[in-house]
Amino acid sequence: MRVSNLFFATQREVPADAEIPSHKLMLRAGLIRKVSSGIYAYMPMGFKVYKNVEKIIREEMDRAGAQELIMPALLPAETYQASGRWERFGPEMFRLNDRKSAQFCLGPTHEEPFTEAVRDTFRSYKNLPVTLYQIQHKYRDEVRPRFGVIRSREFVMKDAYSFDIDEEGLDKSYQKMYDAYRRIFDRLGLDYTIVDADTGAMGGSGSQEFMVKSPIGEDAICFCDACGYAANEEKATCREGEPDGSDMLAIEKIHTPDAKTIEELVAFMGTTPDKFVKTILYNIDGRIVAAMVRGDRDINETKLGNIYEAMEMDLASFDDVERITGAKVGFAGPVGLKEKIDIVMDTEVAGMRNFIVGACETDHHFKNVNPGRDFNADIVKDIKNVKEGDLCPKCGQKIGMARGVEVGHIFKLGTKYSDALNCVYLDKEGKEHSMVMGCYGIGVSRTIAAIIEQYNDEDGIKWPAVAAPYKVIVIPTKTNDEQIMELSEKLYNAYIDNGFETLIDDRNERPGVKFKDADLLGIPLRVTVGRRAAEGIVELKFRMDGTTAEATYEEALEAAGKIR
RNA sequence: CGGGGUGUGGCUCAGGUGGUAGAGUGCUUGCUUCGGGAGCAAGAGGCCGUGGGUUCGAGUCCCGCCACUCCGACCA
Repeated sequence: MRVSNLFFATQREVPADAEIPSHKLMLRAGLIRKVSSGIYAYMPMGFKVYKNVEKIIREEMDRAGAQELIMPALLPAETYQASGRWERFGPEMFRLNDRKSAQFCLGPTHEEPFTEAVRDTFRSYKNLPVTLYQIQHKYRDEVRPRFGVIRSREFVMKDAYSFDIDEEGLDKSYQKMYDAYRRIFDRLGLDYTIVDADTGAMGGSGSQEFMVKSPIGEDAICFCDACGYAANEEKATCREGEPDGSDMLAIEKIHTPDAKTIEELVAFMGTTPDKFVKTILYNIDGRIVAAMVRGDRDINETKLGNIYEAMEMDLASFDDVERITGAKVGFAGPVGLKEKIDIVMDTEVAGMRNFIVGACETDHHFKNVNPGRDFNADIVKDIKNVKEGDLCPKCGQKIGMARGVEVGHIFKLGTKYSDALNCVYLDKEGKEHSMVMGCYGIGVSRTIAAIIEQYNDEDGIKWPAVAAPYKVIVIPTKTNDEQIMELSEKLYNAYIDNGFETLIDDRNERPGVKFKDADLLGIPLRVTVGRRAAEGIVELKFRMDGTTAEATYEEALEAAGKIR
């Protein structure tokens, strides 16, 4: 491709609404164009990258035996009604009506149509297993689109669904996808971590996320360098200290005027947060529940929600809190609750002695409270978030915390959707069973951004060769010099003949302009034809590591094979 | 959902107290330059987000709406 004909424009100025490197660079390099909040167009350069990433995903999915198809993005309400997700998705689903005012949506994810397709096509155990996938746009009306293509309302996703006769089969299908995902992200040059993820209240026997560690990541991940344990924050657990064996002291009510928060109490009482236990009231599908964790910890709402298979949960309203505790917000505790509600106590709290809790009386707390003696928990379970400094549940070493961008997610679904949509097969005995499903997603657009997050410097993007829109750019320093142009054209054609997608910057621009654009665009190999063109010598520059070298025509051609 | 900010040439932004709009960058043309976003000169390019209101007169003041964007979302 001749740069003089290329539909692109780089920008020198950093766009006003971009915050993170990948977003800024994608806009500056002209890869994408914002059409609306969270909605982007891919311009030719960006689309090239998109297709490269897509190609790798496609190759590995095909290699793993998955079959590609394409579902409509526009789907009728009925498709999501049987599974209950028409309601559950809520405002995140883009909805619209047709001329007859029938309801439709733009698919946010496609478990339902795939399940229906398999249900209506296959009926026998002999047909299974089967794994299907598509690469398609997904639509989610995000509360807050952010970070360019990382969290957008329309995005490209590869989604795959496996159908097996039993759990054992699912394990195999899942493993195949796991392996395929590793190959995909390895080939893309991404430095990623695979973390255990929560499967949610609705069952499912396992789930893992592929995370690219990055400070801009929206997910928190916990990992142990010593033994390899890694989990996202929702799922992560930690080793707890030994139970406190001290004697129980006499419970005592203390006056704590205006000390509602842990910080205020710590200041008021001159002690440390871990001597407190906080009691938080939640509204879980209309039921009020008290959750207790140590004062220096946060409640893990995913873990708490899972106990009750919560569909919707939120903190209880102030009114509910006041009614149930009989006190203003800030003084809730397990002792003296005015109404009988479930008390869910974190396992760690069970081992504590003589702690401080709210007294269910405005401006008062109890000290020397002990579970079993002063109150009884209905449920004792791990409902806390892991925090910096906690110990690995597997090996006891210190857990590290990091931020990550979720680029892939694999999930053992079980029979949730096949049950709901009656996707069944007949076994050898002619007995009916629900198919056992798995689902597997890769955020294609997000992956592109993650690559840039990982590979960039102050001059621009540094594409790994597999993702690069063009592998080589030939830059003649003067377009009116016959020798330079002749050698440039010869090289350009030779690269193309050798199968390398190549640009020739034939614009009548100063060399500096061309260099800047080549750097910004991140083309892996730059071949400058200039000063020594008469001798047949050109200059190579590798974008990834910045190294340069003089080269003969043959050496220059060979170099293209070396870029990675 | 709550709060804040911003909407002015393609892009980044200026435009006290009201008087029909400017810079930089980009674009076009010419001359000079020519290995890291050159210099000079001449140009093209704007219903100042939108609808009302106040006024002789509104980019500017007032009200509504829309869009974009950032922060927060109750940890008792």
